[in-house]
Amino acid sequence: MTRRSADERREELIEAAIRVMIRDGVARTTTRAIVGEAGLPLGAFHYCFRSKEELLQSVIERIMVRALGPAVASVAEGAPTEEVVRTTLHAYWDRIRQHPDEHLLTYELTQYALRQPELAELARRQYQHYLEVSHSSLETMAQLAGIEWSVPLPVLARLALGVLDGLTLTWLLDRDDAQADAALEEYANYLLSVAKPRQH
Amino acid sequence: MTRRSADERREELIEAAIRVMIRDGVARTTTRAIVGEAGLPLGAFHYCFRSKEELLQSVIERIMVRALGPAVASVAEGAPTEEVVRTTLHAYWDRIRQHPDEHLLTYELTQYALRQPELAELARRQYQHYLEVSHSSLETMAQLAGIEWSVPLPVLARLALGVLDGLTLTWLLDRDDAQADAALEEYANYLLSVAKPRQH
DNA sequence: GTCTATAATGGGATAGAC
DNA sequence: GTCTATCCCATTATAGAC
Repeated sequence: MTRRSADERREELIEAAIRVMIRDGVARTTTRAIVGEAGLPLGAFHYCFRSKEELLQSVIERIMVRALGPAVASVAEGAPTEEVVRTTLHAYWDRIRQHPDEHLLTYELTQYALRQPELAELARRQYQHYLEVSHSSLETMAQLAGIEWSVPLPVLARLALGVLDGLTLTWLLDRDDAQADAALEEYANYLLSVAKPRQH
Repeated sequence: MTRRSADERREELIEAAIRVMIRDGVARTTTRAIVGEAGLPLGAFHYCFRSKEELLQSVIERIMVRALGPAVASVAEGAPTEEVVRTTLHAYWDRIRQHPDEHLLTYELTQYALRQPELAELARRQYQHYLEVSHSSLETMAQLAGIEWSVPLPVLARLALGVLDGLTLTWLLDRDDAQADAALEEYANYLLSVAKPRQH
């Protein structure tokens, strides 16, 4: 029996849509392509989703959450600041390197969402969320290394998000591993330069 | 006489297409919308351009070149490093703030170009060009301030492009001027920290 | 060269049999 | 609930009158 519940079908269609988007781009992700990828008849689409837009909303929510996940690496408390910073940055970068197409899709979906009045707010909230993750990631680093940042956290968090986002975008275009590593290393040096011993 | 040459019509259609893309997004920029914006009949399109794709190529080339322009501000040679750095960064940032929608379109078009096999290479070359501009901008700053950078220029250039690109993208989403300025200011501090007196 | 009318395609959505 | 067949629309592109 290959009978699936409506919820399972929704799930299948969301994942199929993501695969098609990664492979062919958002513009070419038609309802026909999605159901084809999922091995379902075209009619199945519209008793799982009211419209294509409703599916896209689900896709955007899922892919944007997935783009972050556990961003902080496991480092022992009390480790040297240098190790904490480098390990955290490399953990982020490994995720990018392992799923480049998925991250490219993240940018594409952000652009797409901004153009849909009903989805624009979702895109903005997502970047707000990214800022919060950046913020808490820096806090975790400070705690693990037993330091504090000499730059206000909101400013440092925004700069961090910008650096990582920008380096990611450039790397997605030229895939220059050596240069990306070198730039990330230099950013690590900067972070170390604004780490100060904690005040008691 | 409102007679125009074919070249002038091409020009009008390119500019009309850019206006529509800024207003409605790339996906909604149909040939009908473009000729409508230009005040031309639909038929005019296809004796100015072989296809929609050909127009898009022209649009991408133009908008990407326009996104840069004179990136370096006019600063007197021998000015203090701090002034050179801050003036240059503010010149860049003013451009963003004055034409936010155009810059958002730049990101959208980069994504679009990457999905078109014939345009993907154009997108990559453009980021290569951005890296070169970043490189030469840093060189100009060093010369004006009479310093040299203690970080290898290719690394510094990639980091600079990343920072500016990333901060731009975040600001385009949340339009938080104060936070963007603060982050840019902190990046200026970083640049000053890697500026060293020139060796003779 | 210029424009109108129309072709040809592919899309989202739905009707209705099972 | 499930799927087939179909509708209806918007799109790019072209044919052909002027």
